[in-house]
Amino acid sequence: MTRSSDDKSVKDKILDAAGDVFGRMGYKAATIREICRTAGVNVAAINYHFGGKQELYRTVVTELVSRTFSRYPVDENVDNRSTPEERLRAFIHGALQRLLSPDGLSGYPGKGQLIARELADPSPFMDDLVNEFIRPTAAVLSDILAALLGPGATPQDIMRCQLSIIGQCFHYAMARPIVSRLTDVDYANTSLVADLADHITRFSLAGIASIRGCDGEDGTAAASPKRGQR
Amino acid sequence: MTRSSDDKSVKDKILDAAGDVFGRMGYKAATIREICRTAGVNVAAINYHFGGKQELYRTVVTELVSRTFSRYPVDENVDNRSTPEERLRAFIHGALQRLLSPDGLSGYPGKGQLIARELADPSPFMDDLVNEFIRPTAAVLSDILAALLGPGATPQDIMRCQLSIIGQCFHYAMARPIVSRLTDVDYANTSLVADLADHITRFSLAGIASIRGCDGEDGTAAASPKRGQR
DNA sequence: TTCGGTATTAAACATTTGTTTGTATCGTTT
DNA sequence: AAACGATACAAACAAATGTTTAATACCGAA
Repeated sequence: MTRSSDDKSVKDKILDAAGDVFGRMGYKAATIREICRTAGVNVAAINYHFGGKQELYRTVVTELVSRTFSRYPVDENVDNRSTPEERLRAFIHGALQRLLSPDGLSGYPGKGQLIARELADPSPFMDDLVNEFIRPTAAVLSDILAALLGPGATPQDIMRCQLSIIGQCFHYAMARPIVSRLTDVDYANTSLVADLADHITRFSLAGIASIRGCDGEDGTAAASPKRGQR
Repeated sequence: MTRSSDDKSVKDKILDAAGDVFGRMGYKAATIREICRTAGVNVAAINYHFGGKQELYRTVVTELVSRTFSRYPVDENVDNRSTPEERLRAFIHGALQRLLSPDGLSGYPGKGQLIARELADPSPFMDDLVNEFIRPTAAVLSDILAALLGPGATPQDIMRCQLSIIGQCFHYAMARPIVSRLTDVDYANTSLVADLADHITRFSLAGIASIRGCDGEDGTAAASPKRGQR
């Protein structure tokens, strides 16, 4: 809205501007003067309200992740009677929403890069966020995959399928600048998330079935977890 | 052949140290004083030999990418009579070698992060590297996928499968710090690349077959596990 | 040796950066 | 109205950073 500089508290104005500037420039290259100029506040305001640049950055990232996960919870649209296939689709859809939605981790222009940078080069406090948000999320996917892969699957099979799926989802968010140069993915398309969720789900379900079938498919019906041709 | 820092030219010592420091800290946070201290040379040496911090960085990244692609060429182990399946496997194996091998983009500790950072937040000169190295590589994969998906595939199908495959490969390199916290992937394992190439190839071939087997229009249909693999 | 260009160095320079300081302003309470 | 605490601001500060400078060391060629 146009009167954003009047009806918001200084703290919120700083947080908005910081999300934008940190996202576009990265932690080190972003200067508090640029943030304050964007927010229309005095340079001293950051130290007054947040205690310093570092704390401001931590607040921005933490709030962004926290808000995104509360807006798109991991267990949304999933109940216990859902099939593993349905649960996988819901998981992938949720992950893409968190990563790509304008009110998710890719909110402002550049905010997607903020998270991409954190994944490639985590700040010290990322350990907390990993434990609070990412680890439980990974556990959910792990459960779904255990169901899909069946009892013969090794932990390594589960882990690799996990990374195959997460990798597909993250790729759109993390390598966005490069992807944009190579293909004509329209990140602004509102149905992108749903379309991608469909594609990744279909692609991955077949991939999972292939991994599952790779142990005992070649002749012997016994589901002994013997290593396939690795 | 002493390993001492005397038998290398100052220029090479700077390049080595810069790859290390840039990789660990990122462009902005890395200081030329730190690089020069690591290399054991004077601070003015960088400006004398390279013209400035920016040019040094460009040289480091360009040489790293260039050397990696010449060590692991995209068309290695591929001849025209190979099946698309074999060519896909060779492509994936090559991509993983470039991304994960110690003499590839993940050479020094932190050099993987250097490339990960460039993908998330490219420097201006990345356009040149994209055109010279990444675009041709993507074209090769695109050809393979066109063959695997058959004549009925839309460009969008090809693009999405492309991103699904590249995403799996990149994920190990880009999100390495986070992956390491979540799972026990042993990045030092020498057979990691071959094992991963097997997994991703199997996973993706099934995924491609599934996309091929489904009707042309993707639509917004929910996860109907089109079992048409084959 | 002397010469001439290259390479290396210590010191200095001009900015930029995060942070601090002292003061002014506003709203509420006494 | 006076007092007070919270907030906002301009200015100043100290540390750092990339770059430049001027002097010196090196080394093969005449």
